Amino acid sequence: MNGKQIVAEALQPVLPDWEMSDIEVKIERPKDEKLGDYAFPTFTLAKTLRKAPNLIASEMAEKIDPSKFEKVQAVGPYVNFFLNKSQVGAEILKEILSDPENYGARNIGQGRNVSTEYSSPNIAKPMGMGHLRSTMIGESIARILAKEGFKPIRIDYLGDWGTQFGKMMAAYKMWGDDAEIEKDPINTLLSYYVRINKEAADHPEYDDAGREWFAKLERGDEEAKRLWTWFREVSLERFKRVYKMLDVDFDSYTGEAFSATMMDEPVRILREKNLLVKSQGAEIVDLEKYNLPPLMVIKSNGTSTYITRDLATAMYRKKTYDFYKSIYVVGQEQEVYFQQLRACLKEMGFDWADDIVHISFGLMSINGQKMSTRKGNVVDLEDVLNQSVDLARKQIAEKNAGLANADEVAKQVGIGAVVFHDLKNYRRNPIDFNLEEVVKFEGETGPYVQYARARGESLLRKSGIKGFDDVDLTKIGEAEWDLVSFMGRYADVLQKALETYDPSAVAKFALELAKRFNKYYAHTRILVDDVDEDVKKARLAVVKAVSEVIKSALNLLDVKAPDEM
RNA sequence: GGUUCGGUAGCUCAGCUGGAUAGAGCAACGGUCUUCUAAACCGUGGGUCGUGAGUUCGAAUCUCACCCGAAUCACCA
Repeated sequence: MNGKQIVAEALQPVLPDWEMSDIEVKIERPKDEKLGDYAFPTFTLAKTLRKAPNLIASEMAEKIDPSKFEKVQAVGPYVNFFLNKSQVGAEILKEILSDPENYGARNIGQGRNVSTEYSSPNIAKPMGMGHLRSTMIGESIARILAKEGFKPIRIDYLGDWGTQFGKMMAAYKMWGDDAEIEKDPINTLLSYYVRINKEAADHPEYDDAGREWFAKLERGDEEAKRLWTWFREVSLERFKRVYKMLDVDFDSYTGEAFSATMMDEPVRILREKNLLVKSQGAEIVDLEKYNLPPLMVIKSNGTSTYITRDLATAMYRKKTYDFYKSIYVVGQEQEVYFQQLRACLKEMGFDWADDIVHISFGLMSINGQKMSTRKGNVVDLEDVLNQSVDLARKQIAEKNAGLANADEVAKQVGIGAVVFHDLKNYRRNPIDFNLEEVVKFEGETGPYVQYARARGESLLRKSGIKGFDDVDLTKIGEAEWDLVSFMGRYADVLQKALETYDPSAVAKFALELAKRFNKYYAHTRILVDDVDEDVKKARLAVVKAVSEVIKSALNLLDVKAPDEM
């Protein structure tokens, strides 16, 4: 039973006409924790009882059975409840320490599959900082899903098909230099791509050449296929290097090209249901009744579009995974498109279209400018990660020179800083890239959270404590209660993060817990002689619990938790 | 122009299922390492919560209008 339920139960006899759930909804947390753990405002009763809220509150406070609480007190129009700290605190601590891995988990998913598509870079292009958003938001959501009992299927839907590769091939045929490509494949190919896009303004025939090369690829032309395979291989190898740094791994790397082999089925259904309409030489699905723009399925030159492939992909995933939800972590610029996709699937007769969830996020810009591969102003993700790791390494040399596995910890801290920065704010907020902000290790950052925990772990090591089974967990005081009661909110935080697909809720919780712990650490001594032995053990149990909960929260964000740093 | 999402301290943001004096980090200024890791802690200053109406006992939070910004509105994905 959580704190709110205890309070609601105590209020029930005083509010006989109220349902338990209605009481719970009204119970709130005082702004200032000194006012109590929970509060019940009496304004709503004023009208029916025809009495002043202050009076109602004081009368209620007297009638409530105080045995389950430390104190029940009326302050102005509120009835404030102080939970029995030692008893409730001991329960929370016991729950954490007995099974730290699963603390806060509610098994909401019951093993159901959730198809989770994220990251999805385009081959032959570098992974820029912009890709970090989809990658980390997706990975974190997958971890939150798994924590809550779902089975996420991680899919990296590679952008390995489409006119853009026709363009790349056309550029390669004009300016390609194999030796140069061997040296630095992605950047070289990218330079061709940037060039053809720039020059296409004066040479409209370049665009035609690109479309023609893609048409060749779709027809199975040998040379086109050979180039495509080559571009794809060198790209994926490079992507996996970055994924390894981020500790991200996928169940599937099949991309658009794979989906392109399954396009007949959706097209057949569209034709059968008479959904395709000729328009300006192309074939579209009219979505007027959904108040959406039409969806172009076949281009005027007869080639497919990404839409045809997405329809096939959605059907394939339903058939293969029988998903409960199918999630796409894709930027907000595709919001309308996902509405169209859902509407089109519905028109095709698939009721599971409603289970398709587009998790959109704000775009990353640089100096207020849109990041664009075509314009060539991308910040390389791997570069930023490496820079951050270097900075972390320097910090460690300065602050903790003797650290044994300094290199590994530098990676955990440096990359953790970048990842945490990406996840700490609500995903829909746009981000203007700022290197100094991203690699900051002070204040509301990943390293701040890691550091708080590392200090706790240091205490535990020095104490030499082995286990907590024989510790009297009721020996906690006011300062410990602040930490313990806060940790008691973890399950609610996770559930909210799950429901809103919002990793930032977890990041904010981790930050707040770290903040509270750092404060505690600065004000409460533990490993000193004048502390009672039982109290010392209880405090260490709190430290251990904090360490575990922080580790759990960081893990959901795909940020490592080093024991020393 | 239509749709969607935003506008809170100098900057970056939290708070938004209505509730007690609107919070944090950064930046500025000032303190705290002979004692468990100073990547930390403590303090000071800093606000017409975009504007105006409405609903309500009560609005940063809900509704409407307007202003400003971002994204998007068929042959890129």
